Amino acid sequence: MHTSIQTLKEHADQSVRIRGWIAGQRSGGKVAFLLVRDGTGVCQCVVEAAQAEAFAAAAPLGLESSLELSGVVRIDERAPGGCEIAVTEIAPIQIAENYPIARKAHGVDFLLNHRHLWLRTNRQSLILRIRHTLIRAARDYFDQRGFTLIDTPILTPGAAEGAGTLFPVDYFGETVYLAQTGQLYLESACMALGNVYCFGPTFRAEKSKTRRHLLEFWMIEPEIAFADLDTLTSHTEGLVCAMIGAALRDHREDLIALGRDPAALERVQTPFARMTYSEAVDLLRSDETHEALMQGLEADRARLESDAQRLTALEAERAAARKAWKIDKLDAEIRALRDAIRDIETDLSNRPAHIEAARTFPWGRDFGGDEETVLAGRFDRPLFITHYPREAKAFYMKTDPHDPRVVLNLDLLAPEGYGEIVGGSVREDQLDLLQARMAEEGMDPTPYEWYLDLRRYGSVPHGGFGLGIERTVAWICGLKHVRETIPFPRLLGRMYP
RNA sequence: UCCGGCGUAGCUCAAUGGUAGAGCGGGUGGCUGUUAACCACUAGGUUGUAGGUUCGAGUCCUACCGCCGGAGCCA
Repeated sequence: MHTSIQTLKEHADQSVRIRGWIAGQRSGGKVAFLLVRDGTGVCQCVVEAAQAEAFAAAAPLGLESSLELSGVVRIDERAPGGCEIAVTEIAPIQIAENYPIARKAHGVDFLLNHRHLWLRTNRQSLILRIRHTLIRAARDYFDQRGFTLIDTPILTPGAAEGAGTLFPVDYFGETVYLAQTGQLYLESACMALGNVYCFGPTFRAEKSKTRRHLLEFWMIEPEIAFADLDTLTSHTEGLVCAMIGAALRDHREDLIALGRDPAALERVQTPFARMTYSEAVDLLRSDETHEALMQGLEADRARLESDAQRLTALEAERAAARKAWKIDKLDAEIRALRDAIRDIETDLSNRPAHIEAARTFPWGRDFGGDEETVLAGRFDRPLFITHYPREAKAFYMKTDPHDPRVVLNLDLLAPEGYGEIVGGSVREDQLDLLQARMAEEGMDPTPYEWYLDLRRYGSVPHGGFGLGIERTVAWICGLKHVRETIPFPRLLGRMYP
């Protein structure tokens, strides 16, 4: 019978047996401290020299050695977490030597090359647990509302709908592609089963290297029968709020440990901000946005100033420091701060061009990252932008009957610069209009006959959207980069491990 | 594909064009309560690769390779 570290406090003064991995160790001449991690938590285990066998067994245990140990739980405020195990017996399972990841700062390249071990750190396991909770919350949201899970194919035929670049795969001499969405198949299922959703990996072959990009990411996509745009926005709001609610309910302490202020998430309430593309363009060009951007410029200058002061303070602390490792640590902080300052400086030097670009943004162009950041920055909750120009969007989106220049679509921009986390639309449900749109895009209808059948036999208004899991996890956890939100990120030029 | 930054010990980083170093980690010894323990000793290098300039290159120049950030594109 083994006790999980999470529940140790319930066993005060009792004898327990745990198993796990060494997460840290220190030893004195007559006492050794082992930090043991078992996946549920970390516990300090104290081995005294009086326990001769255990003391000898503890000596060769390097970082990440696996072991079982027995001992008595005791409450002691000197222990991290307020409770520890006084060890009576140690049974090593495997003794690890020269574990590569030390208890110190590492570079991104090194960590990604050791992703299989990096997962063992507290921070990475926290993020993956939150990811799990968010995925469960998303699935619960749809399951509880009568949606049926439909698994759509990953291998798909033919060149797709113009949007995005696909990964080609050799299919016995024929070229097929990894799916970039389950949507078209999901629409078929929607006409059969009513409300459905799919959840799976999706692949984009864009040669893009930014903090919001993965070549392989996970997307949850509902398809809703008889839906109009308002149905889609209200389900998007419901879904996002359900995910945030689960994070706040189950992971409040974890979010704080990650440096995420829960208050920023608590502000996310329905209704979200909402405007049309045209209104967004007007807002982008407006004097008030200009004012806000100029104020942002001032705020960033002030931030630069305070960072510079903090840098001076750190440098003074460094000059006074004695311990070599402390100097090292301060050096690292100083470097990080200098990087941050340089980021702000380049950002500031680019800002006038962005401000000017916002003023003169032409109607019809799709928003880039800069515009999204400017627009989303005007709100402290997510922002819907609807009714994009037809030319900027995919063929299957329904043209607005009241304004043929635009389509009935929605994008949801997360606050704080995390970008687009949801994209969706009402689908074109009329056969002739859909065929006209495909012709407009120069598409060959032959491979899409099955899709057109959906409009021939009992077509109904419907629509759906896709929510990108990794960007949502990054936003909710307050992470700088999506690479930490998935166990093994697939990035441009990185396929190991 | 384009723009910018960076490649020095296992890791994180120093080193006016002039003898390649520190901390962490590893090894050895010491210490009864450590919180990234501490103290002493010790091993560890073709400075990304190939050219060039120079009496002399980790440092300057050129090309290539790799990584990071950004743009385009996207969830």
